[in-house]
Amino acid sequence: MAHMRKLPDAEFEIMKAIWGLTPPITAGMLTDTLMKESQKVQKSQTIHTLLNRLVDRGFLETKKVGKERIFSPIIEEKEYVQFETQNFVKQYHGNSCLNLLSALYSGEALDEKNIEEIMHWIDEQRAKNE
Amino acid sequence: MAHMRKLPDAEFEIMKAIWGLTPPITAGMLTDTLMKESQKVQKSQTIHTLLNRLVDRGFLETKKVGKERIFSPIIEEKEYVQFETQNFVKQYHGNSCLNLLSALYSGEALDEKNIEEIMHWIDEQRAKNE
DNA sequence: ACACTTTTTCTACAAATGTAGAAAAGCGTT
DNA sequence: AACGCTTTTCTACATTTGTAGAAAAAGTGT
Repeated sequence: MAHMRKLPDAEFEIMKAIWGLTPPITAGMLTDTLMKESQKVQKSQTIHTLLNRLVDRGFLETKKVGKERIFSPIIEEKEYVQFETQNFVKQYHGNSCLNLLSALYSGEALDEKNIEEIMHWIDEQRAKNE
Repeated sequence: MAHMRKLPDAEFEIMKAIWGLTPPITAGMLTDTLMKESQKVQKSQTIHTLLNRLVDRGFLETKKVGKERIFSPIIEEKEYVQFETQNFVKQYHGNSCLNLLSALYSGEALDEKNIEEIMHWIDEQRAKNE
């Protein structure tokens, strides 16, 4: 992917739904999923428009099978979310992890469970660093 | 602030510059700062448009002093960045801090310095917790 | 072959965003 | 008062985004 660009929210919603489904994925499946998951009821034409834009943008591949279209992701969730996250932390926190964390939990303390999780993660990081 | 909305990137750039300057802040100062800091050379009219939009949006206050306008932030950096960060982590990481961290450093390990920072922060959190 | 249904494609349009030309207004000089 | 310079205001416009009507295309049952 030469130039990945931030997805507009509506397109990102579609991608999230796609990443959550198992192929082969049709527009119909997406319509159903989106109707349920996110209330924002959308007209099926809207979803098609978004899907087409995602194809143009290089996020999806599509091929026609009979009456229907099958979509599959070219960009994987992990890849995209990582891209956006790194972007975000650079833009909003000058790449400082500490900065990020304190904005996230400013004021309120984390509960023990969360702390455990993070500690565990840090141990793993440490391990890599041996 | 009833309904804070995400700022478009161009407006956020302006806000960042404003937050970094000491009042009283004029459009001229901003133009200079932006010319230097972020290369993206902008025409002064562009900056004015953005400033006006920020006033409309309730992020800035302005009053005229002689020929010039003085701007001052209504929303503070900390407040806004916190808002956006919490938003982001919800939208992209289902509110999971762990998820966030692993996207951020996926693959590469953190260096010791970073780990120290985080550990220290966690200790603080722990302290708050009882 | 025809009517009916589902799915897709084409077209449109308002709102938001990024950018800036042109015109006006406010001062300092002469 | 007239001129020039700086800063502001007004106006405009191309793109991008969100949303969807209307029309076309492709199956299905009869």
